[in-house]
Amino acid sequence: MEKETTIYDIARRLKLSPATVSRALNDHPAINSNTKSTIAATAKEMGYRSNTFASNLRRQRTNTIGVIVPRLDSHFMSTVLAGMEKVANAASYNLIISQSLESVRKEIANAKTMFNSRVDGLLVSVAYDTEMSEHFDAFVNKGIPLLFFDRVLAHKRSTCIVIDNAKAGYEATAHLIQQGCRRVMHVTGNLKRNVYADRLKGYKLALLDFGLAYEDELVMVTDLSHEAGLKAASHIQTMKNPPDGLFVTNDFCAVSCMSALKKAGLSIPADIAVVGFNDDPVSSVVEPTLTTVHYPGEKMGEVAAQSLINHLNGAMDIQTTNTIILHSELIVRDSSKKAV
Amino acid sequence: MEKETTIYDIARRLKLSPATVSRALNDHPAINSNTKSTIAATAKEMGYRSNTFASNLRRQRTNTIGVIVPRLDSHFMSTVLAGMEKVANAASYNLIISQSLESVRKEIANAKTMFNSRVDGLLVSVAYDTEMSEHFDAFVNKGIPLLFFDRVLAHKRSTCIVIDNAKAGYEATAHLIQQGCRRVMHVTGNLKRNVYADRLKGYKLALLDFGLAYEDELVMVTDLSHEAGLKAASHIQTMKNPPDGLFVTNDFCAVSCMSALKKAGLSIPADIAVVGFNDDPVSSVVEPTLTTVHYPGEKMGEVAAQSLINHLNGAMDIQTTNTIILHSELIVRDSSKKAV
DNA sequence: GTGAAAGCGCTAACAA
DNA sequence: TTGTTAGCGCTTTCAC
Repeated sequence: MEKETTIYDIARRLKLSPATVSRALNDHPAINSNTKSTIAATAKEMGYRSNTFASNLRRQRTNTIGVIVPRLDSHFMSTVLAGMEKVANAASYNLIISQSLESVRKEIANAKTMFNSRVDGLLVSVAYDTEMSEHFDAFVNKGIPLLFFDRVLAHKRSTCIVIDNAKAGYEATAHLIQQGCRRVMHVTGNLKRNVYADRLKGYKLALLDFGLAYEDELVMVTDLSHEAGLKAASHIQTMKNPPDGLFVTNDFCAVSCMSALKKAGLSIPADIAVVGFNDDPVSSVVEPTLTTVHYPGEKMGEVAAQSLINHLNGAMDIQTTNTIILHSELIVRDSSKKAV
Repeated sequence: MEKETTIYDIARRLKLSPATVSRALNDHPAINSNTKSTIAATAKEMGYRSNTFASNLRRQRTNTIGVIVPRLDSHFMSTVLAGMEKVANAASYNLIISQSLESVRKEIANAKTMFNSRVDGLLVSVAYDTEMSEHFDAFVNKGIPLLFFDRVLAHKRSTCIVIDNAKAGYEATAHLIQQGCRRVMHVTGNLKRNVYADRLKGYKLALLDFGLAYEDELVMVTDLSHEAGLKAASHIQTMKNPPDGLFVTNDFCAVSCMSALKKAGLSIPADIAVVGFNDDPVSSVVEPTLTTVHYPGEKMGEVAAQSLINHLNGAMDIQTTNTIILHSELIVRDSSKKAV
């Protein structure tokens, strides 16, 4: 690797000071525009590239945002990341992305790396089994803004970006009831996660509002995997008093459950109406098409990144905002259209 | 933001020199192990964190890998990234990820950012319309390893990680013919991209081998979007001599085409057998389930990242390897099972 | 086994 | 409008 050109090289060549070169390169208003263009030209000619590390070291700022997510390979998460990347890139921030693979242990390691990488801010959606949040204390203590999105930590004072999961859960359940369902089953995930706990709340509330009894038997806590969907389906078939409505808090799980039920001879929605969650592309492709809750992933990514950047630029105080709730929406498709 | 602890603070507290502290923290063999543990303890107590920028500046290395992809929000790409992240993280490399959103212009900007961020190496899958590669010359000139994956640039001397797209295209087409199809239509993407060009080659070769004539009318170049699928479907219905086999080089596009055809009253696979590409989750969920080519995304990500890292660590010379071909596989499902 | 000192490349306060 | 200067925090050569 040959020697890098520095602003000193340019300065020497042009008989200017390094400071002037630095200013010109950063488009400082006080620099003569002729000087600027000469410098720009020479820089280009000499193959100069700015050294971010020197600059970061000097400015005590990294222009880097850390992102920790449970998994990279879900449709929802990739839309979120796409949104973040768009905003970050436009504001000339870099994104360092890592996945916890749903394990706290890895989440802790990732947080540490982010901390040492001196990210200017951190965007987090926590793992399936994260309970405490000490691994984020270092950020809070140093005044590094921390923003949770989607799967947020309840006892943290930091800003959260979420949808109204309780409302979404309510709407999904109410919709099923309005379609004529009298026994609505709910398949959900780890109730320590706000997203699942809140949806369950909404589910319960809807039952209550419509005068249906809540039964423990009708709530299944699973890991929302493909297998969980199959298990739910076979469980349903063993029930003496099976449900006529099913609200699964994840489209993929709903789909695998649905196909297992269909294979078992049940007709959807006639025998059992189904609602999923997330509006994953599969939901509009399965048969019957799956009623689901549209989750504004890209928007969430954009808002999260933008809020953090605004905070970093002093344009907004994130700490006072505390919670941003995005709009979600029930998308009614064929899997739940019982009534006409 | 309060003052950061530096090795000077630790040195002062312990009445040692910064050099010793630095060495101890980096586990230098020449340092007394007692000194080491004292230093480690004090560092922890004082909330020390190493300053990567100072270190990078000094060592002229960043431990960062840049990744440029067309889009983040496809299933395929997110599995690739997941694979890369896993490997990079294990080797304590950071990933800086950016998306070109299928535009060369943004790809060029991203490459520039990566270059200025001094990534140790770059992993790239090019945009839909990228034609030249000058924006990567800077990397080549500086000896920064550059590795293309999936959508690679033909005229570049750099290493490529791909699947055998021609073979995959051949197999997909041959399979349709073996199922009894006599007129196989092919819906593909921009033929400047190796992936689509190669699959087309395979398609042509299969026709040849099975004694079928190639017809321009049977090849549609599209952007492989949802709309493209619909357009293909309606085009098929206007043909005097419609195809009885359809090979679409993208699952999503195939699925939307398939449902449009179904809606138009065609039966699949009886009237027209369909094969997709990528093995996206939708393909096993649609009805009929979609025959497709399994694309080893995660594996590709792992191999790409690992090759680059090995090269950076001197464990392997990437430049001599040149092309790594991963295994892909035709997954036969219901959409193409004509014969019994 | 430890220390002194120089410098990586940049920016910004201050000066001119 | 431009220059001088002093670090940012770390690593590493050379010395002891």
